[in-house]
Amino acid sequence: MPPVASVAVDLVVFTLREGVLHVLLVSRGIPPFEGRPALPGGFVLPAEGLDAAAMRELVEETGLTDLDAHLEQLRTYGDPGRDPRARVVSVAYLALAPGLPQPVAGSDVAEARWTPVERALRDELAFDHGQILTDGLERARAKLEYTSLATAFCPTEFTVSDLRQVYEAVWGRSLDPRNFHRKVTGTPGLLIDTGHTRSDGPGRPATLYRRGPATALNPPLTREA
Amino acid sequence: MPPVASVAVDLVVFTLREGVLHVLLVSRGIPPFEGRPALPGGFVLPAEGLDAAAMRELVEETGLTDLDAHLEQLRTYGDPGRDPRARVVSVAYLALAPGLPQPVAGSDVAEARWTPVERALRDELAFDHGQILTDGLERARAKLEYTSLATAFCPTEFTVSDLRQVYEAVWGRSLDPRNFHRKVTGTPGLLIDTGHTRSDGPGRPATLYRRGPATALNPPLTREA
DNA sequence: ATAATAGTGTCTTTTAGACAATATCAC
DNA sequence: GTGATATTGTCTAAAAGACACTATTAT
Repeated sequence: MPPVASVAVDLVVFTLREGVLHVLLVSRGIPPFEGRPALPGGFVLPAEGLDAAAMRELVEETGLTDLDAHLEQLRTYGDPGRDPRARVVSVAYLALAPGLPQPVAGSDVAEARWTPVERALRDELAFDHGQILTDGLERARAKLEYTSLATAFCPTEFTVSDLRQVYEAVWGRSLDPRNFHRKVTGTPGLLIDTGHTRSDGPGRPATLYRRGPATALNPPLTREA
Repeated sequence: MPPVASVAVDLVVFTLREGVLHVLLVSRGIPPFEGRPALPGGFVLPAEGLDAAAMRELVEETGLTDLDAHLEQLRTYGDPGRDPRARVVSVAYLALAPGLPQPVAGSDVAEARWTPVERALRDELAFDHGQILTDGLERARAKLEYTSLATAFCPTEFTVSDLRQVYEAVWGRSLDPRNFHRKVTGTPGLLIDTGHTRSDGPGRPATLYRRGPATALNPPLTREA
């Protein structure tokens, strides 16, 4: 008989709030790690696929649907002893969502809250969730370089400036607005001009774009230079 | 009580044999999918970590140790019904190894064999192993672009030409030997000159290199252009 | 000598990055 | 107008890709 384990999904959900990268954390109500912040997650149901379980947890915790958010598998964590109660193998997912007005609107998990990533990294998270968060952040940072993933942080219509602020928040550095504009508008299929503009305070109104079909950035944007 | 599942590891082991990319396959001796080719793998033991289980399977199937081969987690597959017998969640690993003279030297799994990837992709593999192989191949192809991963296919000492043939086999296209040489020898920390040379047939002897500490290729090599 | 492979140098094109200049708004 | 943001254009440096040329071997 093959050995068995419980299988869980844990979610690293990132969003931007006022230009700062936030991650969704819950507070554990029961031991172990009672009262400590943790990533949202839960067990996979017997007849449920992994992606479906992650999507279900995302909806339960944030109210977002798969139409709004990007969701991808991150990595699986299964060290014996990562959960002191039993052998639990956790499949971690990375989710990116546009800024949400309420922390968690009308959910039964009332203690879910958006936390600045900077602070979450310093906190002692439950289980190995600190490692999972670190891995998720690195994945997000890396994929901004060569994919259109940054648009997942934006609502349906957004400006080039919005998109640039995503990069600046996730990478923690500033980018030249002029070169960035030239780069993203020059990538075929990345942005679709809606014809509308948006005016925020002073300054020339910005063109509003929608996500285009392109998923790859080639050549990539680079973070270190 | 949380639901339970069996947890397995499956391995996508790539190597180069006479300039052709091969993957390690075994033949299933029992139903389901009896007689069909499958990726090597097995169940994770109760007190064993996922990486440790993958390493153990790699040693059992190939005789390679972690000193010889590169091993990294690929992705986890857990659709209900992927194994008709029971709920099995499989954590797939990608392994890259230098060319091995014997298919599997002195293993108890005598039916393991190297198969050209081109053919393995056409064969009907057991379970969802066709998808796992496709994902592993794409991961390997992608990581050659921006990491030093190609050196994992090479023995301790190798020439620039050896390294270029890795790229050509994995990407399925030819690269300009002169530009490739300039690129890899110009990347600091990628290659360490051993001082020796190697002469294969006619032509100027090639300098032998060892892997250097650099793991990133920046800027990357590109496959499509 | 000839063929073959290794390695260097040169040229053109593309792109990044710095930054000047222009456009269009709020005030 | 003044200040702010958006967008376009210009210049320079770095790198890719094409490819001539030199170096060193087997035969």
